[in-house]
Amino acid sequence: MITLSEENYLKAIYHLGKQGVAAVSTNAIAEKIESKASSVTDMVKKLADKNLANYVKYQGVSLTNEGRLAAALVIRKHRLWEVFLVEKLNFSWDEVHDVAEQLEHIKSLKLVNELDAFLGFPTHDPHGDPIPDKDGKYAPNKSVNILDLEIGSEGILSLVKDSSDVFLKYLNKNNLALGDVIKVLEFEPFDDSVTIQTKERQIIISKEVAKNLYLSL
Amino acid sequence: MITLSEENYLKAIYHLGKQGVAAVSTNAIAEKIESKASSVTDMVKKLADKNLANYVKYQGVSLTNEGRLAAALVIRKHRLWEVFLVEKLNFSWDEVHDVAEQLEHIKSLKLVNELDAFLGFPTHDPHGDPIPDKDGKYAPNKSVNILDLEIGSEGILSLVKDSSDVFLKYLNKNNLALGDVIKVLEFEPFDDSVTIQTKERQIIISKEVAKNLYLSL
DNA sequence: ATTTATTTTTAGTCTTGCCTAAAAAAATAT
DNA sequence: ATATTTTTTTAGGCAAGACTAAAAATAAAT
Repeated sequence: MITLSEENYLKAIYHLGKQGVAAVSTNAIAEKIESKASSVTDMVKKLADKNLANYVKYQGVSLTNEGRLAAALVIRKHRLWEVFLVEKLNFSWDEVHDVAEQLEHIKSLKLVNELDAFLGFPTHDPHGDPIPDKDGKYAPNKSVNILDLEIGSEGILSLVKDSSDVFLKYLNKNNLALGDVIKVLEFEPFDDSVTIQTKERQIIISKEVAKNLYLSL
Repeated sequence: MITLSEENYLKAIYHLGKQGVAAVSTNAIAEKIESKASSVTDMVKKLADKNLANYVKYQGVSLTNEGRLAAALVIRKHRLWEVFLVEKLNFSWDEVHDVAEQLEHIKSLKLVNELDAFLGFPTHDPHGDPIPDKDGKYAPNKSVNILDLEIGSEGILSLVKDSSDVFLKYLNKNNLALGDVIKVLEFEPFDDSVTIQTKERQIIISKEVAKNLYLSL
């Protein structure tokens, strides 16, 4: 049995490991999970004992296949519940995170899979993140970050990487939503801000904002 | 903040207190919750500190208004989730208990109330138990136990008190479901078994079974 | 009204998951 | 190549929630 706390560690390692890093540092995990490195060391040993992680002292952590699957299942549940909350229960995309964070730990394979079917097998959550299937697999994401585009490129806003309510409320305020057509008009070298054309007007977004917006071309 | 464990104690005390008893014994709670009396004593002190329970050493426990409301909210969530699982996710009534037991602890007022609306404000769960409203209130139950009826009385099966999967599977096997018309044909004095007429045939049910079946007349 | 039996509480431990402070290892700088 | 800084681990503790065994209070029985 994987505990709630263990699931949170698996998720953190999974997300950090995503960036093509071989092994994740205990410090990085501690920061992500808002705890202390010493706590991480303890937990990582438990994960290794349970064959969920590979751990060599002073050399970081990686997930085993079993650990990766467990992490993907938690993420699958999180994202399916987010879809449920938005599509069926009138939550807005900036309200779902905390509740999904609780719901992702409910243990019942039947529940996940029936929920998946009930929602019509969605492929992405309300922020554009892909939903892993039963085997933890999902189609590779082909959207590209605004900062990596050329001036004049146009695409559909299909992924926002930051799901915090502050960021999403900023997008709401500026009338930016998933599915919107966006064109890159100008890059400002001074502060790396970007001028974009949205459906109704031009706006200047900061580098910090741009970093979190991805378009499908 | 009420912890998961505290919620389980509140629920147990609420259910035991229902039988018109003034104060519930620590032993009774321990049995219900499958723990030990000493653990109950500890927890009950915490509940009293938090103003959720009244506790006098050696004299049992009762809920405060605040505790009663908290308990009713947990039960409300439990029963709403059961309805969701059966009506929307193809669970049968003998599969919902364990999952609802987890879902009842999810904290989000918006979630409960939106779920309630999404389900069309159901008044009873799949076993016939009433669903408390936001204020913890529900209509008094008027169904009566089979053992308290006269020979010849007829009614609709509207509540099964035991929600364990073994009992519900017994009912499935004998083709007994909520809403069925049932007539009491005979009481056997030797073992208190009851002969009843169901929609398709006569069956003899034991006292233990009869104790859990309630009819609306 | 005592004795006996039962119930309840207290005292002391254990596990999980977290923490701080100190020690050890690794990485970086001189 | 050695000294310094940073990262990581170890050691020791704390809180929550549970347990066992022993003590205290209450209830039942003679």
